[in-house]
Amino acid sequence: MGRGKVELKRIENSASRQVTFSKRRNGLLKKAFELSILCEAEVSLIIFSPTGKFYQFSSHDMERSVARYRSEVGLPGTNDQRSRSMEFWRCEIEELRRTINKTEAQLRHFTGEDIAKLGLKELKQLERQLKTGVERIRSKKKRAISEHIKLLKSEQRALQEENARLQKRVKLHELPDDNVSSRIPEPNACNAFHQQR
Amino acid sequence: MGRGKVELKRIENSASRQVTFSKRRNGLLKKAFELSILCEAEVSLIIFSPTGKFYQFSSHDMERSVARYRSEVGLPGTNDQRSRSMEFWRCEIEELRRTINKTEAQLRHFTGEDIAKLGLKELKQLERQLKTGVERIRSKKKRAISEHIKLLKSEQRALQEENARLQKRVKLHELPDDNVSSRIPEPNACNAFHQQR
DNA sequence: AACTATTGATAACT
DNA sequence: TAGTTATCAATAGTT
Repeated sequence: MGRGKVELKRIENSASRQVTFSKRRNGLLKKAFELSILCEAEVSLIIFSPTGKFYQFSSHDMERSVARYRSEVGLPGTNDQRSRSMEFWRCEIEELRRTINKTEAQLRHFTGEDIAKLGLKELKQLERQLKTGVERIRSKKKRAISEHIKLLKSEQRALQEENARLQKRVKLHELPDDNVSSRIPEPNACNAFHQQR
Repeated sequence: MGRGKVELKRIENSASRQVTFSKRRNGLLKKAFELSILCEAEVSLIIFSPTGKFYQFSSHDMERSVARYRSEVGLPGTNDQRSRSMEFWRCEIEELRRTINKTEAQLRHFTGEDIAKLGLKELKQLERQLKTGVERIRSKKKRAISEHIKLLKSEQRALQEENARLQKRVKLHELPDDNVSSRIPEPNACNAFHQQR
Protein backbone atom coordinates (compact mmCIF):
# COMPACT_ATOMS: atom_id res chain seq x y z
CA MET A 1 0.00 0.00 0.00
CA GLY A 2 2.22 2.65 -1.30
CA ARG A 3 3.50 3.90 -4.58
CA GLY A 4 4.26 0.37 -5.59
CA LYS A 5 3.69 -3.19 -4.53
CA VAL A 6 6.47 -4.83 -2.53
CA GLU A 7 7.60 -8.42 -2.68
CA LEU A 8 7.38 -10.39 0.51
CA LYS A 9 11.08 -10.81 1.06
CA ARG A 10 13.86 -9.10 2.92
CA ILE A 11 14.30 -5.53 1.68
CA GLU A 12 17.82 -5.46 0.31
CA ASN A 13 18.48 -1.74 0.62
CA SER A 14 19.47 -1.20 4.20
CA ALA A 15 18.27 2.38 4.43
CA SER A 16 14.82 1.72 3.07
CA ARG A 17 14.62 -1.42 5.20
CA GLN A 18 15.23 0.75 8.23
CA VAL A 19 12.62 3.27 7.15
CA THR A 20 10.08 0.59 6.37
CA PHE A 21 10.73 -1.00 9.74
CA SER A 22 10.05 2.24 11.53
CA LYS A 23 6.83 2.89 9.66
CA ARG A 24 5.43 -0.61 9.75
CA ARG A 25 6.40 -1.08 13.38
CA ASN A 26 4.31 1.94 14.30
CA GLY A 27 1.47 0.69 12.16
CA LEU A 28 1.58 -2.73 13.77
CA LEU A 29 1.63 -1.31 17.31
CA LYS A 30 -1.28 0.95 16.46
CA LYS A 31 -3.31 -1.89 15.02
CA ALA A 32 -2.57 -4.11 17.99
CA PHE A 33 -3.83 -1.34 20.26
CA GLU A 34 -6.96 -0.82 18.16
CA LEU A 35 -7.80 -4.52 18.15
CA SER A 36 -7.54 -4.65 21.93
CA ILE A 37 -9.84 -1.67 22.34
CA LEU A 38 -12.40 -2.35 19.63
CA CYS A 39 -12.83 -6.04 20.38
CA GLU A 40 -11.79 -6.24 24.04
CA ALA A 41 -9.08 -8.67 23.06
CA GLU A 42 -5.97 -9.42 25.03
CA VAL A 43 -3.13 -8.53 22.70
CA SER A 44 0.60 -8.64 23.38
CA LEU A 45 3.22 -7.67 20.86
CA ILE A 46 7.00 -7.89 21.19
CA ILE A 47 9.26 -6.48 18.49
CA PHE A 48 13.03 -6.44 18.18
CA SER A 49 14.58 -4.52 15.34
CA PRO A 50 17.45 -6.24 13.51
CA THR A 51 19.75 -3.86 15.38
CA GLY A 52 18.34 -5.08 18.68
CA LYS A 53 16.08 -2.19 19.61
CA PHE A 54 13.05 -3.26 21.59
CA TYR A 55 9.40 -2.28 21.25
CA GLN A 56 6.32 -3.68 22.89
CA PHE A 57 2.61 -3.35 23.33
CA SER A 58 0.45 -5.25 25.76
CA SER A 59 -3.19 -4.53 26.37
CA HIS A 60 -2.93 -6.32 29.70
CA ASP A 61 0.04 -7.11 31.85
CA MET A 62 2.65 -8.73 29.63
CA GLU A 63 3.53 -11.35 32.24
CA ARG A 64 -0.10 -12.28 32.53
CA SER A 65 -0.41 -12.74 28.78
CA VAL A 66 2.77 -14.76 28.62
CA ALA A 67 1.56 -16.98 31.47
CA ARG A 68 -1.71 -17.43 29.66
CA TYR A 69 0.16 -18.22 26.46
CA ARG A 70 2.16 -20.87 28.32
CA SER A 71 -0.90 -22.51 29.78
CA GLU A 72 -2.43 -22.47 26.31
CA VAL A 73 0.57 -24.02 24.65
CA GLY A 74 0.79 -26.51 27.49
CA LEU A 75 4.20 -25.67 28.80
CA PRO A 76 4.62 -26.31 32.52
CA GLY A 77 6.41 -23.00 32.83
CA THR A 78 9.95 -22.35 33.79
CA ASN A 79 11.30 -23.03 37.25
CA ASP A 80 10.51 -19.54 38.49
CA GLN A 81 6.95 -19.83 37.24
CA ARG A 82 5.62 -20.13 40.76
CA SER A 83 7.09 -16.87 41.95
CA ARG A 84 5.64 -15.10 38.98
CA SER A 85 2.27 -16.69 39.52
CA MET A 86 1.87 -14.39 42.53
CA GLU A 87 2.21 -11.47 40.22
CA PHE A 88 -0.14 -13.18 37.81
CA TRP A 89 -2.82 -13.67 40.42
CA ARG A 90 -2.52 -10.11 41.57
CA CYS A 91 -3.06 -8.95 38.01
CA GLU A 92 -5.91 -11.36 37.59
CA ILE A 93 -7.62 -10.01 40.67
CA GLU A 94 -7.18 -6.42 39.62
CA GLU A 95 -8.51 -7.30 36.22
CA LEU A 96 -11.57 -8.93 37.76
CA ARG A 97 -12.17 -5.98 40.08
CA ARG A 98 -12.03 -3.64 37.12
CA THR A 99 -14.51 -5.81 35.27
CA ILE A 100 -16.85 -5.76 38.24
CA ASN A 101 -16.65 -2.02 38.60
CA LYS A 102 -17.30 -1.53 34.92
CA THR A 103 -20.22 -3.92 34.85
CA GLU A 104 -21.77 -2.49 37.98
CA ALA A 105 -21.45 1.00 36.58
CA GLN A 106 -23.24 -0.12 33.43
CA LEU A 107 -25.91 -1.72 35.56
CA ARG A 108 -26.42 1.51 37.49
CA HIS A 109 -26.65 3.39 34.23
CA PHE A 110 -29.38 1.01 33.14
CA THR A 111 -31.41 1.85 36.21
CA GLY A 112 -30.85 5.54 35.57
CA GLU A 113 -28.54 6.04 38.50
CA ASP A 114 -25.19 7.69 38.32
CA ILE A 115 -25.84 9.24 34.92
CA ALA A 116 -24.87 12.79 35.86
CA LYS A 117 -21.62 12.71 33.90
CA LEU A 118 -22.92 11.02 30.77
CA GLY A 119 -23.01 12.91 27.50
CA LEU A 120 -25.99 13.19 25.21
CA LYS A 121 -24.63 10.49 22.95
CA GLU A 122 -24.26 7.96 25.75
CA LEU A 123 -27.70 8.84 27.03
CA LYS A 124 -29.22 8.20 23.64
CA GLN A 125 -27.48 4.88 23.33
CA LEU A 126 -28.61 3.90 26.82
CA GLU A 127 -32.16 4.84 26.03
CA ARG A 128 -32.10 2.77 22.88
CA GLN A 129 -30.72 -0.24 24.73
CA LEU A 130 -33.33 0.11 27.45
CA LYS A 131 -36.11 0.39 24.90
CA THR A 132 -34.91 -2.76 23.21
CA GLY A 133 -34.79 -4.47 26.58
CA VAL A 134 -38.30 -3.38 27.48
CA GLU A 135 -39.59 -4.54 24.12
CA ARG A 136 -38.03 -7.96 24.46
CA ILE A 137 -39.25 -8.36 28.01
CA ARG A 138 -42.76 -7.31 27.07
CA SER A 139 -42.94 -9.73 24.20
CA LYS A 140 -41.62 -12.51 26.44
CA LYS A 141 -44.22 -11.53 29.04
CA LYS A 142 -46.98 -11.66 26.45
CA ARG A 143 -45.93 -15.10 25.39
CA ALA A 144 -45.83 -16.25 29.01
CA ILE A 145 -49.29 -14.87 29.60
CA SER A 146 -50.79 -16.44 26.54
CA GLU A 147 -49.23 -19.76 27.51
CA HIS A 148 -50.83 -19.41 30.90
CA ILE A 149 -54.19 -18.62 29.38
CA LYS A 150 -53.95 -21.58 27.06
CA LEU A 151 -53.23 -23.82 30.01
CA LEU A 152 -56.16 -22.47 31.98
CA LYS A 153 -58.47 -22.89 29.02
CA SER A 154 -57.50 -26.48 28.52
CA GLU A 155 -58.07 -27.11 32.22
CA GLN A 156 -61.44 -25.42 31.91
CA ARG A 157 -62.34 -27.60 28.97
CA ALA A 158 -61.39 -30.71 30.93
CA LEU A 159 -63.54 -29.63 33.85
CA GLN A 160 -66.50 -28.86 31.62
CA GLU A 161 -66.28 -32.27 30.04
CA GLU A 162 -66.06 -33.88 33.43
CA ASN A 163 -69.04 -31.83 34.52
CA ALA A 164 -71.06 -32.93 31.50
CA ARG A 165 -70.22 -36.57 32.11
CA LEU A 166 -71.32 -36.32 35.74
CA GLN A 167 -74.62 -34.65 34.86
CA LYS A 168 -75.30 -37.35 32.31
CA ARG A 169 -74.70 -40.03 34.95
CA VAL A 170 -77.00 -38.24 37.33
CA LYS A 171 -79.78 -38.23 34.73
CA LEU A 172 -79.24 -41.84 33.64
CA HIS A 173 -79.55 -43.20 37.16
CA GLU A 174 -82.31 -40.76 38.01
CA LEU A 175 -80.56 -39.77 41.17
CA PRO A 176 -82.23 -37.06 43.11
CA ASP A 177 -80.84 -33.60 42.42
CA ASP A 178 -78.15 -32.65 44.95
CA ASN A 179 -77.53 -29.35 46.58
CA VAL A 180 -76.71 -27.03 43.70
CA SER A 181 -73.95 -25.24 45.55
CA SER A 182 -71.75 -28.33 45.51
CA ARG A 183 -71.37 -28.13 41.75
CA ILE A 184 -68.01 -27.11 40.39
CA PRO A 185 -68.36 -23.53 39.24
CA GLU A 186 -67.27 -22.79 35.68
CA PRO A 187 -63.84 -21.22 35.95
CA ASN A 188 -63.16 -18.01 34.07
CA ALA A 189 -59.54 -18.29 32.93
CA CYS A 190 -59.02 -14.67 32.04
CA ASN A 191 -60.43 -13.24 35.21
CA ALA A 192 -58.57 -15.71 37.34
CA PHE A 193 -55.41 -14.68 35.65
CA HIS A 194 -55.94 -10.98 35.83
CA GLN A 195 -56.59 -11.09 39.51
CA GLN A 196 -53.20 -12.67 39.91
CA ARG A 197 -51.44 -9.77 38.19
CA MET B 1 -10.66 1.98 6.24
CA GLY B 2 -14.11 0.82 5.60
CA ARG B 3 -17.46 2.27 4.76
CA GLY B 4 -17.21 4.58 7.71
CA LYS B 5 -14.86 5.71 10.39
CA VAL B 6 -15.06 3.83 13.67
CA GLU B 7 -14.59 5.28 17.10
CA LEU B 8 -11.75 3.85 19.11
CA LYS B 9 -13.89 2.21 21.73
CA ARG B 10 -15.39 -1.15 22.42
CA ILE B 11 -17.78 -2.11 19.64
CA GLU B 12 -21.12 -2.44 21.40
CA ASN B 13 -22.82 -4.83 18.99
CA SER B 14 -21.60 -8.26 19.89
CA ALA B 15 -21.97 -9.77 16.43
CA SER B 16 -20.08 -7.04 14.62
CA ARG B 17 -17.49 -7.02 17.39
CA GLN B 18 -16.81 -10.67 16.68
CA VAL B 19 -16.67 -10.13 12.94
CA THR B 20 -14.33 -7.19 13.36
CA PHE B 21 -12.18 -9.24 15.70
CA SER B 22 -11.87 -11.98 13.15
CA LYS B 23 -10.98 -9.60 10.33
CA ARG B 24 -8.57 -7.42 12.25
CA ARG B 25 -6.91 -10.38 13.96
CA ASN B 26 -6.04 -11.83 10.57
CA GLY B 27 -4.82 -8.43 9.40
CA LEU B 28 -2.64 -8.02 12.48
CA LEU B 29 -1.13 -11.50 12.15
CA LYS B 30 -0.41 -10.88 8.49
CA LYS B 31 1.27 -7.57 9.19
CA ALA B 32 3.36 -9.04 11.99
CA PHE B 33 4.52 -11.71 9.57
CA GLU B 34 5.29 -9.17 6.85
CA LEU B 35 7.30 -6.97 9.21
CA SER B 36 9.41 -9.91 10.29
CA ILE B 37 10.14 -10.88 6.68
CA LEU B 38 10.60 -7.47 5.11
CA CYS B 39 12.76 -6.05 7.87
CA GLU B 40 14.26 -9.16 9.43
CA ALA B 41 12.71 -8.20 12.74
CA GLU B 42 11.95 -10.52 15.62
CA VAL B 43 8.21 -10.24 16.10
CA SER B 44 5.99 -12.09 18.58
CA LEU B 45 2.29 -11.61 18.82
CA ILE B 46 -0.12 -13.17 21.30
CA ILE B 47 -3.87 -12.66 20.95
CA PHE B 48 -6.73 -13.86 23.11
CA SER B 49 -10.26 -13.26 21.95
CA PRO B 50 -12.72 -12.06 24.59
CA THR B 51 -14.13 -15.58 24.53
CA GLY B 52 -10.69 -16.96 25.35
CA LYS B 53 -9.65 -18.28 21.96
CA PHE B 54 -5.94 -18.11 21.39
CA TYR B 55 -3.90 -16.97 18.39
CA GLN B 56 -0.19 -16.36 18.00
CA PHE B 57 2.56 -15.50 15.65
CA SER B 58 6.23 -15.60 16.39
CA SER B 59 8.95 -15.11 13.81
CA HIS B 60 11.34 -16.86 16.15
CA ASP B 61 10.76 -19.20 19.04
CA MET B 62 8.21 -17.60 21.34
CA GLU B 63 10.08 -18.59 24.49
CA ARG B 64 13.23 -17.02 23.11
CA SER B 65 11.40 -13.78 22.42
CA VAL B 66 9.78 -13.79 25.84
CA ALA B 67 13.14 -14.40 27.51
CA ARG B 68 14.62 -11.57 25.49
CA TYR B 69 11.70 -9.37 26.49
CA ARG B 70 12.32 -10.22 30.15
CA SER B 71 15.96 -9.38 30.00
CA GLU B 72 15.01 -6.13 28.27
CA VAL B 73 12.45 -5.17 30.89
CA GLY B 74 14.75 -6.37 33.65
CA LEU B 75 12.63 -8.90 35.48
CA PRO B 76 14.80 -11.12 37.63
CA GLY B 77 11.90 -13.18 38.95
CA THR B 78 11.95 -13.15 42.73
CA ASN B 79 11.73 -16.37 44.71
CA ASP B 80 9.35 -15.81 47.62
CA GLN B 81 7.02 -18.69 48.29
CA ARG B 82 3.59 -17.94 49.61
CA SER B 83 1.59 -20.94 48.61
CA ARG B 84 -0.84 -20.37 51.49
CA SER B 85 -1.90 -16.97 50.21
CA MET B 86 -2.18 -18.55 46.78
CA GLU B 87 -5.03 -20.62 48.10
CA PHE B 88 -6.60 -17.52 49.58
CA TRP B 89 -6.32 -15.73 46.28
CA ARG B 90 -7.84 -18.58 44.42
CA CYS B 91 -10.89 -18.27 46.63
CA GLU B 92 -10.87 -14.54 46.19
CA ILE B 93 -10.81 -14.96 42.46
CA GLU B 94 -13.64 -17.45 42.43
CA GLU B 95 -15.66 -15.08 44.52
CA LEU B 96 -14.98 -12.27 42.09
CA ARG B 97 -15.85 -14.47 39.15
CA ARG B 98 -19.18 -15.34 40.73
CA THR B 99 -19.88 -11.67 41.26
CA ILE B 100 -19.07 -10.95 37.65
CA ASN B 101 -21.29 -13.73 36.36
CA LYS B 102 -24.16 -12.53 38.48
CA THR B 103 -23.77 -8.93 37.46
CA GLU B 104 -23.37 -9.77 33.81
CA ALA B 105 -26.47 -11.95 33.92
CA GLN B 106 -28.41 -9.02 35.37
CA LEU B 107 -27.02 -6.80 32.68
CA ARG B 108 -28.10 -9.19 29.97
CA HIS B 109 -31.55 -9.32 31.49
CA PHE B 110 -31.68 -5.56 31.27
CA THR B 111 -31.01 -5.70 27.56
CA GLY B 112 -33.66 -8.34 27.17
CA GLU B 113 -31.23 -11.13 26.40
CA ASP B 114 -31.21 -14.46 28.13
CA ILE B 115 -34.68 -14.03 29.62
CA ALA B 116 -36.09 -17.33 28.45
CA LYS B 117 -36.08 -18.89 31.91
CA LEU B 118 -37.46 -15.93 33.83
CA GLY B 119 -40.86 -16.13 35.46
CA LEU B 120 -43.63 -13.63 35.07
CA LYS B 121 -42.80 -12.01 38.38
CA GLU B 122 -39.19 -11.39 37.47
CA LEU B 123 -40.24 -10.09 34.07
CA LYS B 124 -42.57 -7.59 35.67
CA GLN B 125 -39.92 -6.39 38.06
CA LEU B 126 -37.43 -6.03 35.21
CA GLU B 127 -39.91 -4.05 33.18
CA ARG B 128 -40.55 -1.70 36.07
CA GLN B 129 -36.83 -1.16 36.63
CA LEU B 130 -36.26 -0.50 32.96
CA LYS B 131 -39.12 1.96 32.85
CA THR B 132 -37.66 3.83 35.79
CA GLY B 133 -34.30 3.85 34.05
CA VAL B 134 -35.74 5.17 30.82
CA GLU B 135 -37.59 7.88 32.69
CA ARG B 136 -34.51 9.04 34.51
CA ILE B 137 -32.42 8.99 31.40
CA ARG B 138 -35.02 10.91 29.45
CA SER B 139 -35.27 13.60 32.06
CA LYS B 140 -31.49 13.88 32.20
CA LYS B 141 -31.46 14.09 28.42
CA LYS B 142 -34.05 16.83 28.47
CA ARG B 143 -32.00 18.81 30.91
CA ALA B 144 -28.89 18.31 28.78
CA ILE B 145 -30.75 19.47 25.71
CA SER B 146 -32.19 22.54 27.38
CA GLU B 147 -28.72 23.42 28.65
CA HIS B 148 -27.47 23.13 25.13
CA ILE B 149 -30.24 25.34 23.82
CA LYS B 150 -29.58 27.92 26.50
CA LEU B 151 -25.95 28.00 25.48
CA LEU B 152 -26.82 28.39 21.83
CA LYS B 153 -29.25 31.16 22.61
CA SER B 154 -26.70 33.11 24.61
CA GLU B 155 -24.26 32.69 21.75
CA GLN B 156 -26.93 33.89 19.38
CA ARG B 157 -27.59 36.94 21.55
CA ALA B 158 -23.90 37.76 21.59
CA LEU B 159 -23.74 37.49 17.82
CA GLN B 160 -26.78 39.68 17.38
CA GLU B 161 -25.29 42.35 19.63
CA GLU B 162 -22.06 42.18 17.73
CA ASN B 163 -24.02 42.46 14.52
CA ALA B 164 -25.91 45.52 15.79
CA ARG B 165 -22.68 47.15 16.86
CA LEU B 166 -21.13 46.56 13.48
CA GLN B 167 -24.13 47.93 11.61
CA LYS B 168 -24.08 51.00 13.80
CA ARG B 169 -20.43 51.59 12.99
CA VAL B 170 -21.13 51.18 9.32
CA LYS B 171 -23.85 53.78 9.49
CA LEU B 172 -21.86 56.21 11.62
CA HIS B 173 -18.97 56.25 9.22
CA GLU B 174 -21.30 56.20 6.25
CA LEU B 175 -19.41 53.34 4.72
CA PRO B 176 -20.82 52.01 1.47
CA ASP B 177 -23.09 49.00 1.91
CA ASP B 178 -21.19 45.78 1.48
CA ASN B 179 -22.28 42.62 -0.18
CA VAL B 180 -25.28 41.56 1.92
CA SER B 181 -24.35 37.87 1.88
CA SER B 182 -21.32 38.53 4.08
CA ARG B 183 -23.50 39.35 7.06
CA ILE B 184 -23.66 36.83 9.86
CA PRO B 185 -26.92 34.94 9.47
CA GLU B 186 -29.14 34.74 12.51
CA PRO B 187 -28.60 31.29 14.00
CA ASN B 188 -31.60 29.22 14.87
CA ALA B 189 -30.69 27.37 18.04
CA CYS B 190 -33.34 24.68 17.89
CA ASN B 191 -32.77 23.74 14.28
CA ALA B 192 -29.04 23.68 14.74
CA PHE B 193 -29.53 21.24 17.53
CA HIS B 194 -31.98 19.01 15.78
CA GLN B 195 -29.76 18.64 12.78
CA GLN B 196 -27.13 17.32 15.10
CA ARG B 197 -29.37 14.60 16.46
C1' DA C 1 -18.77 -15.73 3.23
C1' DA C 2 -18.44 -12.38 -0.54
C1' DC C 3 -18.71 -7.70 -2.10
C1' DT C 4 -17.43 -2.80 -2.53
C1' DA C 5 -17.21 1.96 -1.01
C1' DT C 6 -14.24 4.07 2.00
C1' DT C 7 -10.76 4.83 5.02
C1' DG C 8 -6.14 3.81 6.41
C1' DA C 9 -1.33 2.54 5.69
C1' DT C 10 2.64 3.24 3.43
C1' DA C 11 6.41 3.29 -0.73
C1' DA C 12 8.53 6.56 -3.02
C1' DC C 13 9.83 11.03 -3.07
C1' DT C 14 11.23 15.62 -1.02
C1' DT D 1 14.58 12.10 10.27
C1' DA D 2 10.36 14.16 9.20
C1' DG D 3 6.61 15.59 5.91
C1' DT D 4 3.93 14.91 1.53
C1' DT D 5 1.49 12.37 -1.90
C1' DA D 6 0.13 8.79 -4.99
C1' DT D 7 -1.10 4.25 -4.53
C1' DC D 8 -2.23 0.00 -2.64
C1' DA D 9 -4.30 -2.63 1.26
C1' DA D 10 -7.47 -3.29 4.94
C1' DT D 11 -11.83 -3.28 6.36
C1' DA D 12 -16.89 -1.38 7.82
C1' DG D 13 -21.15 -1.89 6.35
C1' DT D 14 -23.96 -4.48 3.40
C1' DT D 15 -25.95 -8.44 0.89
